[in-house]
Amino acid sequence: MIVTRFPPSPTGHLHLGGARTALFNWLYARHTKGKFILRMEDTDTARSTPEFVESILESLRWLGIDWDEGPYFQSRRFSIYREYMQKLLDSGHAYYCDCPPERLESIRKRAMASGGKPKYDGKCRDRGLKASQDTVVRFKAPLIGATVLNDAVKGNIVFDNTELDDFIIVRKDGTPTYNFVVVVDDVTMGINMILRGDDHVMNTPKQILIYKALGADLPVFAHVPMVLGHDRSRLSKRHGALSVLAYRDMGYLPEALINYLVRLGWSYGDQEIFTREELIDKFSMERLGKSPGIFNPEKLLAVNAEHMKLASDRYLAERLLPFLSGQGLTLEDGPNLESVVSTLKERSKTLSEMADAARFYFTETVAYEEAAAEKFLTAESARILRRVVQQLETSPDFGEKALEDAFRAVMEETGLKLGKIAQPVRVALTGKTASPGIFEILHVLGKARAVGRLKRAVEFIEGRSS
RNA sequence: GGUCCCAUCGUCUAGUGGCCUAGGACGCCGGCCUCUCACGCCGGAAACACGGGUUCGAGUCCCGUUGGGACCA
Repeated sequence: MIVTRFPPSPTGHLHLGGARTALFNWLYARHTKGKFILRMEDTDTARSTPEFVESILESLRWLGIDWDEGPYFQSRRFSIYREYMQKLLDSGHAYYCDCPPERLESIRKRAMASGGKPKYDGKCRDRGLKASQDTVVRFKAPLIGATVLNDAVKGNIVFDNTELDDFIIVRKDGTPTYNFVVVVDDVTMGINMILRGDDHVMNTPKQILIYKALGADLPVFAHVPMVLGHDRSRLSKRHGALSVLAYRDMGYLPEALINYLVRLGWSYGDQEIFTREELIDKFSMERLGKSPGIFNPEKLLAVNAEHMKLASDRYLAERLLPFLSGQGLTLEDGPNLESVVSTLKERSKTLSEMADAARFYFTETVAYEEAAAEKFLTAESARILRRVVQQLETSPDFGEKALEDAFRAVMEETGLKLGKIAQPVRVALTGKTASPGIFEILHVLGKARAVGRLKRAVEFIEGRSS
């Protein structure tokens, strides 16, 4: 069984790059009916906070990424790391070293001066030192040969072992270092598929060496290219790529964000829009790309608009609620929300845009935009509006068909085209010149509200001209 | 600076030696539809980084250059 993992460090919110990595791992686990494990890499106690842990969990939940195990916390696993450190020590794959910082510094300086790499010279390699206040634990790395990483997306990558040195796995204060901890976690958690950003490629040979020293099976490694900002540097806040939660708050749909993120670095022929189920069904390692992608907010917006159109009225209505109350609107006396949504989903790219466009439905005395009133709420249109009111009041029902009949009657009577009649009605109903179709609005509003608003517009015109 | 990775329209990408006169999507431009705004539809501009090979034939394979990115320092 495939076991994947996502190991964020709770030193910040979950950002888009991290979300994409989580997504790939989750998708692969779900696709193969495997397992997806969540692990908090919180060993940086200075910067890790419970708030960020919660924020990351919330982001994942919102995205619909569920995990089968965890979250595990590295900070609670120190005894395991000690145990594995001892294993390495016992098997001769690691040793204590008491070289003082000054010595290390002079080695580094000398190496830099001669144009070489700053590497530990292995002085304590065979001294058989015991643990003490001043000792670190170093990994005994091979001096010759090469370590090869058979990467599932990048192919074979060969690292010359002479590039490596006897790196520290446990610091003087007893805290284990990153590469060591990761391997111990992945081994003990049974992870056999490591899919992560390619900023980790350079760590991998060290990790492979530790796997081998531990006698553990190597997992499959897959390094996906990073997500870049518009200036082609690694994506960060200054690119306008905020946290996942920020996109939620801007009114994006989780399925849209997922769709966009997955397509950034993965493709399936010419298909652009995928449902969550399709993604699980179609996701595969072979179709991951190997060149970095640039985050494009405009395309995200377009993908979101597509998913808005795809979503059911009911679902959208539910998601829209917080945005409506954010606008301070009360829905109790207003028209049916799902009907409202159905008139708006084709013309809204985000939920917050939709909430904005929905305002007039829930505002009984709409404010007329100045230019709109100027142009369309004229003495002439007052006559038209009165005729429309008469027709509507006698209209047997308020279905869109009946409404069209009512308007046709007014058109025939006045000899005016629909455009002439529709615009004043639109302004009377919404206060604006741009809105859903008037038959739709009339229908959703219902007879009482609609007629009330039309009459009010007539009064408005009369009040102004007198 | 060292090591590693990457390279098709502005962006995401299809392309796995002949199907490529390089396809799709976003964005942009023009048009159609139309009660407004959108949606939708039709059309357009827009790319194989460069140079060498290999091959009957290269976007596709190899080498180099250039450019970009990552990691370490």
